Parts: sequence; structure tokens; C-alpha cells
Amino acid sequence: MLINELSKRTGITVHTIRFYEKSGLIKGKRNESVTSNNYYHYDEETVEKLELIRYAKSVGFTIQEISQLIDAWFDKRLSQSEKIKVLDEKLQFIEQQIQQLVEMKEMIHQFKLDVLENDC
Amino acid sequence: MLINELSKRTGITVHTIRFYEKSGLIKGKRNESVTSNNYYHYDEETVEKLELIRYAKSVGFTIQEISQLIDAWFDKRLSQSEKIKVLDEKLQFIEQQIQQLVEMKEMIHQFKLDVLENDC
DNA sequence: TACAACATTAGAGTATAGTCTATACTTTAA
DNA sequence: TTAAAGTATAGACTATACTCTAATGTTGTA
Repeated sequence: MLINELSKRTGITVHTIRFYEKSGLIKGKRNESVTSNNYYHYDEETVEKLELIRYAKSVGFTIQEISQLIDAWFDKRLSQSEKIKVLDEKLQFIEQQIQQLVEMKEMIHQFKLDVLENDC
Repeated sequence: MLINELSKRTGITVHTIRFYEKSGLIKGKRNESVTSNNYYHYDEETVEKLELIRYAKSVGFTIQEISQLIDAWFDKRLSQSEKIKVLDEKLQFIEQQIQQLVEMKEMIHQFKLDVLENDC
């Protein structure tokens, strides 16, 4: 699949996909038997990666953190223990975020009560 | 309290506090009876605001969103219903974030299982 | 009183994460 | 076959959120 189809399937713009590719998050393959162009081709794994990227970004992961996560998922060169280490770190971060969100929620609930009480 | 003390109490640098003040998140008061300087003075409410800012930032709120939140909390000019509207919006955002984090967590758990299974 | 520590303002610089433009070439469909 | 749509690359531009520097003046303490 070419970049345009990838963009349509993921809802991420071509520009942004190219930016992610430059950042090392994804990697297209060139078809060496074709000499007339040097278009990149993408597989289903790239679609999965882009979906992961969108998720991870929306919950506050940086590109660098997502890069680690993708490596822990796909990179054949990392050892099992290295991968588990990264994944556990991310899980810990997520737990922390959830905890802070829960506290934030309670805080705002309290604001609401205050606003309703003070009738301001 | 002057900016240096505020910085020490909140752990936020003087520079960043000034940036937040420029952004309209907090507001120091000048003592008009003192003519030799024009130092800003901050109260306990400002300390609370900075603590809120730190929380909100860490869970992904932008400066603009935090600004709305602070107004919903402190601004006397907003009506009760306007405040409640903002607070409900933020609560909804938080619920969404928690939901996404939970899904993300399950995703990473699955990665972990895959990594352990494939023994790679 | 000297000098370190603190305060203000303006504005420059940095990092992150895109977003857009220009140029030039390729593919596809009417 | 030609015009529209797609592709690649380089690099400029933008927004957000700081972070730092310089210049200048004030306050507190040894």
C-alpha cells in the first residue's frame, strides 16, 4: 500500500506520516524491481503502528516514548528482558497518569460543589 | 509573598511563574503604598492555582484549558451555569483520558504476553 | 557601605510536534 | 494523450510551552 492509502486508512495526513517516518516511528519499503519511481510501500504492521501512535499520543506519550514502545513491540534486536523493561515502565507511567486523573476528577467535583453551594 | 518565595513553595521556577503570569493564569498584586519598587505580591490562592496548574499540565491540559479551569474556579464574573459548563467539559475530558489509558494499558499487557510467549 | 541576592522587563532562544510550500517527477483515468 | 492525482525531498513556517540572557534597579546583610 502507498502512502495515500495508508493516510486514508489511518486518518493521519500524508505530511504527518512522513514526519513520523523521518522520526523513525515507521518505515516503508522500496520495491527494488521498479526503476521508474522510488515510492514507499507500507504493510499492515505500519497501520497497527500508526494506530498505536495515535493512542499513545492522545494519552500524553512523546514521540520518543512511542518510539521505545514500538521498538519493544516490533524490534527483533531487543532482548526479551529489554522489551519487558520498557513495557513495564510504560505501564507504570500509565498507572500514574490514571491516578492523577482520578485525583484531578475529585478536585473538579469539589469545585463543582463549591460553585453550586456558593451560588455565585 | 514575593516571587522567589512563591517559586520555592511550589517548586516552579521564577521564569515559569512569570510565563504563567504573562499567560494570564495567575496575577500578582502591587503594593501601591511602596514607591521605591514595583514588586509583585502573591497570596495563598496563587499557590493553590500553581498546584492546580502542575496537576492539570501533567494530565495533558493545555495552558488555555487550565486558564478556563481557573476562571471557572475563581473568576467572579462568570455565571454559575458558565462555570458548571466548563467544569463538566473538563470532567468529560478526564473520563475520556482515563478510558484511553485503560485501553492503552490492556494493549501493553497484551504486548507483554506476546513478548513472553514468543520468547524473542 | 559594599556586595550578594532578589526583582522587573523585553526579547531572544529552544524543544516538540507538526504543517505547509515549492519543485519535480510518476501514475492513472477520462 | 493530457490533465488530475499521487509521490518524494528539502526546507520554511507555526504553535505551544517554556527557558534563558541582558540590562537595570532594589533590598538585605556582613
